[in-house]
Amino acid sequence: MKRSNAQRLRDALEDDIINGRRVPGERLEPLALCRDFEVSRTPVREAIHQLVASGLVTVLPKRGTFVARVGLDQLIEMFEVMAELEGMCARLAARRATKEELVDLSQAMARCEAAAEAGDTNEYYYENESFHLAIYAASHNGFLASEASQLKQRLKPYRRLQLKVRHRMVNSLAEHREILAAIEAGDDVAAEQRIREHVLIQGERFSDFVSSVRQLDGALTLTG
Amino acid sequence: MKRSNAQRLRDALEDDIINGRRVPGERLEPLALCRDFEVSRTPVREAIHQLVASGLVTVLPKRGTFVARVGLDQLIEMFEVMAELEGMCARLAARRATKEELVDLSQAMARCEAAAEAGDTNEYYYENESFHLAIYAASHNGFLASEASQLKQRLKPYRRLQLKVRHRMVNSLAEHREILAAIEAGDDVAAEQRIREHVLIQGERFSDFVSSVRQLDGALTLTG
DNA sequence: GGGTCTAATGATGTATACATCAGCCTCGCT
DNA sequence: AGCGAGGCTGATGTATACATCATTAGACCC
Repeated sequence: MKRSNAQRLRDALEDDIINGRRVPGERLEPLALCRDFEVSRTPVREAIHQLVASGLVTVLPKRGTFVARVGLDQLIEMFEVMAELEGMCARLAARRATKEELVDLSQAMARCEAAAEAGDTNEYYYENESFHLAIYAASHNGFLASEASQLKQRLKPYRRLQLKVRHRMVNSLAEHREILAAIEAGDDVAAEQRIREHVLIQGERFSDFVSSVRQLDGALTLTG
Repeated sequence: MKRSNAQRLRDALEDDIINGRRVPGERLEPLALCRDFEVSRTPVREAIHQLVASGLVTVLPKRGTFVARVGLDQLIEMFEVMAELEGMCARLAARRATKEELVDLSQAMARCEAAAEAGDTNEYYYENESFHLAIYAASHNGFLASEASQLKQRLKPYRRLQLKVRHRMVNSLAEHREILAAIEAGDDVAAEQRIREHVLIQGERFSDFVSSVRQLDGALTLTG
């Protein structure tokens, strides 16, 4: 299927934002996008609307459009919900996962371990992602999986900063092991509890995190 | 603030869908909408895109656009998630609600009782809504509240059928009382448990519900 | 010198024309 | 009569022109 310009534009911008090539607070110039992608305002407009809908972009009426910059309070709220959704995924996965899905999970786990051993942060980031996605899939609730993925996407621009924290990768890995063990044991309560803590640890050590965001905010204030 | 045509159109369609004036599976004719609202294709297109994003409308490429018709399996999945989100709201509300919010809750509760006593299904439906919204608000998590509201909206076309079930209103009211009591007592575990059951009861008595949906599906097959 | 009104600018929403694409129907061939 | 190719039709995406509105900046008045 052929993708429309609006779709390509949306994907490109989304990717830029998620991967930090465009940082929260940055201004998006519709005119510049028209030039760069060699399209008219219509598809640009469309793409931006979609990004607004998914929460990655904010538009201040008559002031301009910007990469969404969520306040710390809202960020905390979002992590709270993320923890709940992931908890639900893990709980259901512990009850419903098939043998095949358990294999997928332990393979994803193994890839995480390999990346951690190699000290490859980016690779770990990627494999960590697929471990979590495997849990979503094992919940046997497609709607939940898609909601969780969407929220995860939305949090990505901020989550990315976290793995840089010292020892986070090693600790994360250990947490993964416990989560996997609980799911394999069919212990839904433990699985939910552990993944919830796994997600919230970021929140509990928010002091580190906050300072990163503040820094980011500071840098942007100069730019914008 | 002045609302754009696209917004008005979106709201009108959303309202139609949510309140059953347009039923799932019904075809939406862009041309007809242009005529009825006396606008060009542009705002219609925009409104439809927004509705697709919110899940109320589906478009089959090159085949037409229709009021979203979610399968029973997906419906069950959505209720599962709804129960989780509402459970989280109640849990947080039990821990965080202010005195004012507790007053709001018991007032909403009183209005529900009045409506139930009067046997006014529509009124009860409306007040039931505001009771749940009050719980969302009391969670002190704006993001969660908005996600929960959004999902509730999306389920409305189907939920509406349920209150018609015999005695559902009376039972619902009793459940509300227990939920409110748990929140007032600050018992987060009980509050979560009770509201979750409250939401899922609809799922557990799905045999009644399913038949309604099947009926609806049947009627639509004739039309579309 | 400061406040306010106004005009310019740019953002936004809308209409319309056009291009392209896919489904579907019809016609023709076998 | 069945099957297939091609054209017709409507759906979709895009470009462009235009209207409108708010913000901003500048000028004028007090």
